Amino acid sequence: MYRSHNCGELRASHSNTEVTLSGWVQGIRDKGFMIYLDLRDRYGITQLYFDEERTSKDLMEKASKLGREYVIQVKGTVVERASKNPNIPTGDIELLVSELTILNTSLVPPFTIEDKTDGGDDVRMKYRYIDIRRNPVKNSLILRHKVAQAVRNYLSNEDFIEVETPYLIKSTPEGARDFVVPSRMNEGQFYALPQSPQTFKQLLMVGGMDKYFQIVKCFRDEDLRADRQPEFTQIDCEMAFVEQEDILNTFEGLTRHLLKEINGVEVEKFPRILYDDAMRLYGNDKPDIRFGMEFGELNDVTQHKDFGVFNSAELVVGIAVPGGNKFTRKEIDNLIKWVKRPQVGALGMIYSRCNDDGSFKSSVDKFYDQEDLAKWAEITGAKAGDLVCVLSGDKNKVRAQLSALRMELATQLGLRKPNEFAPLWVMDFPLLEWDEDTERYHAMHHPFTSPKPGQLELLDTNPGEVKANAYDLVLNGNEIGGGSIRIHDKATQAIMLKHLGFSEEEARAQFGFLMDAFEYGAPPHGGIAFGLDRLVAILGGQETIRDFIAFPKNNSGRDVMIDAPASIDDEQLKELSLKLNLKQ
RNA sequence: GGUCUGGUAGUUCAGCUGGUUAGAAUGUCGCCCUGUCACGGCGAAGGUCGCGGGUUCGAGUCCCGUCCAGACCGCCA
Repeated sequence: MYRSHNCGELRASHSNTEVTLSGWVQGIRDKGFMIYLDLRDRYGITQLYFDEERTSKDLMEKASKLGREYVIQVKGTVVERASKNPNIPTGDIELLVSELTILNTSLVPPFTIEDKTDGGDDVRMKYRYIDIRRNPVKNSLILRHKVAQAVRNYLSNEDFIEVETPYLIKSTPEGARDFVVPSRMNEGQFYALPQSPQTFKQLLMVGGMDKYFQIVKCFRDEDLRADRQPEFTQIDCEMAFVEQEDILNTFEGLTRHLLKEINGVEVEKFPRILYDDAMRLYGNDKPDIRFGMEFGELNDVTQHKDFGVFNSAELVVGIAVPGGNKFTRKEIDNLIKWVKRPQVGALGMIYSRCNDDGSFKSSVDKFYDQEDLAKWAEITGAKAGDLVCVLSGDKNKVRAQLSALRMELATQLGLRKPNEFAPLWVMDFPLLEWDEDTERYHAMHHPFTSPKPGQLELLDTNPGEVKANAYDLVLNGNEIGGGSIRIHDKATQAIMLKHLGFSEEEARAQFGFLMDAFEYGAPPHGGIAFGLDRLVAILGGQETIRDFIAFPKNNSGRDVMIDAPASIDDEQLKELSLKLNLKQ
């Protein structure tokens, strides 16, 4: 028996009992006559105590030679401390050690195992197994477990069945790049790893599985971000015999349950906003609504004067920055510099200060009088003490730019509070999106999304205007879930694929199995998928998902711990009938 | 594919307009310390300044290239 108790559970009530503990040496305070040692495991820290009066000379010697992160087992007596530590749960007691076994030694770790470690991301990733011993990472993984557990409980109680779907599937042309796996037994052919179990869950609906969910790995070979990994986990869900409203209600229920269970937060009915309105008011299809700062469109009150920049713009749009009038000239210049960065791409920024006495001072006073500026303030909702920031240009671009500025300002002003939760449904996404590169439309959500009733005809005349039965769940400015009502009849699916540029043969080759299934009694169905990594991170008050994944990849998709990806040897290539054709 | 920021001791960082022997904190090691818990005190060791080239009497510092890391844009149905 390695332990009778863990390192987080002993209390004063255990005094004078003999116990055995095992764990890692967190730190040693060697005072010469006595030695204090913090023993750590997943559950906490217990102080071990050795002193010259009661501890044998050999044992003192042995204890003083221990190093950080040694794995040890100790036997001893629980005693109440002479000086207690109110900061830790086990602070009332310590263990007077009588036996010490070194289970394993350790090199000096490259960074400290503390909540605020001195280690940078690089080292921490390389020694992830050490990093996991730290509270923030450990607790993030525990939080993830709790969320997954709560999801399984909630959905199981709602009669959902968790079904596994295959990882070795077929590559499809739509969507993200696939990770591809060569098949040894089928020379020259490849599996692809699923970007999501989309078609399989639809086939489960045809199979009568009615309510399905799965917590499942998905794979996309695209460039990474702080909130994007090449392999990530979805809570994938699908229901048959449902309309959009049924799905929204079911998964609003799930999300509300999680917020309550995990964060103790009660949320009102989730607001809903149309995609077009989200773009107009926030310039963004995943608006953070924890703070106001809604867009005010200013064309009508800016294009009547001689200011050419505004007059030639498709859209002039501004936001009110709360308390922004306190910004110095230099701070505003920095904002202007910020929006001109290539990543944002604005050509400039016009501003108007809203003074406390009700007057305005703008960077374009030459062109606009107080009356004009008062209208800007009114339309953007600016009050005395605020700052109105105005961008202009091409509608889509300027919205994206102002949205970036809005988020940056909110971050700077501390308006994005991690313990505040503002969920939001964004509805009625466009069905199709124009792709500049390939010069054709592609599905904004995916090719199986159904158009709004009665809009099928619009596909021929004005495809960009067709709206879909598609919805996203947004939490604090992050898309945490998205789904749609699917097409469930062969004819409509064929029309969709035709508009996406598939010939009949291509459609047959790629999606024949689905079209076939639709001919054998496919029920109306729809669903949603949540990004578990992102969801957990946000519930944990973070926007970087890496700490919520036990073994994440870095920015370039590398696992720096195991050093993957890596070359394989010629023998393996030969077996797979593969030949490399490397650049340069 | 692009933009920006960074790479100096085990670790986190400082190092100005180029100028003696590249510093601090922390960690490590040694000695001391009878109630510590971020223990304390004294001392010591620890550096190809990412790599390659260039400018210069002289480069951690300036220039060019390159590699690596992070954030973002493109991309991510």
